[in-house]
Amino acid sequence: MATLGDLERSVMSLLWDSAESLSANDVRDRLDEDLAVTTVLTVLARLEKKNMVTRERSSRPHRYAAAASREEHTVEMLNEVLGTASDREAVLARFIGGISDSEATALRRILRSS
Amino acid sequence: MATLGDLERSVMSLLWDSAESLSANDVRDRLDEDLAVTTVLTVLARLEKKNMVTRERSSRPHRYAAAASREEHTVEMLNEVLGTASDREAVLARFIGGISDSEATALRRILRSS
DNA sequence: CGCCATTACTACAGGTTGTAGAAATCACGG
DNA sequence: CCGTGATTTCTACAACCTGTAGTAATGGCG
Repeated sequence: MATLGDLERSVMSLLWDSAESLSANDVRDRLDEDLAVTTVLTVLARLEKKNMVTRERSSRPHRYAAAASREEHTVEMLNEVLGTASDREAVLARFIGGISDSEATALRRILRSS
Repeated sequence: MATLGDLERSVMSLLWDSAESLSANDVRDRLDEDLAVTTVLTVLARLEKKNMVTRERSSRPHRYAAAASREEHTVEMLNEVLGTASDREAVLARFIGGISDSEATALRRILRSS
């Protein structure tokens, strides 16, 4: 999976948090930093190439949206990190050992129903 | 956490799989690609700077070892990905939903005893 | 058809990674 | 104590990635 830069991550964050697709100008307006629209367009084009965002080319100001939800993306990342590790179970054990009580409780419930 | 390149990852893999610490020449000999020792030394120095490996400067061929086990490192990565996500539980739920039966069984056991 | 908004193309600086030569350093055998 | 081979450090560079944006092209509305 492609690794994102800071600005790319910020843009993804906006897209993830937005209910609707956004134009380049929308994105620029919502960013903290005051950037040129062309900068935002470049970043969006790169994210599109990385299959992180989809673009509506039909409407005139093209509209961009995250290809996957933030949650889906995070899960993909987790699976990528875990990958085909030979010791998946050992890793999971340690990982689970470090989560909070409430999360552990939630996991127990999930595992019970599956 | 620092992101690794392909060669860096290969070197880490060797160090993780090796019981003892390795010299630069050891590493070079175990790599598939036929590289100059200086290349390996450069990579090892970079990994050291990234706190991924430790170096014994006392012995003459310096000896290098992974700073953390592969398992520890993977767990760190998982935690980094999960990070401070606002929806940690939702992500965990989905993630857990995708693991194998045997892994789920192992997790149930782990969660019961914790 | 002309103009303004939008998009595409091009550019560049700074950082990272793979790669390695040249120079410095170290230690052993004579 | 010194040379010589092994080892390490320094320096370099190309290729790529990311942030940043200007300039050129394009599209559609009035």
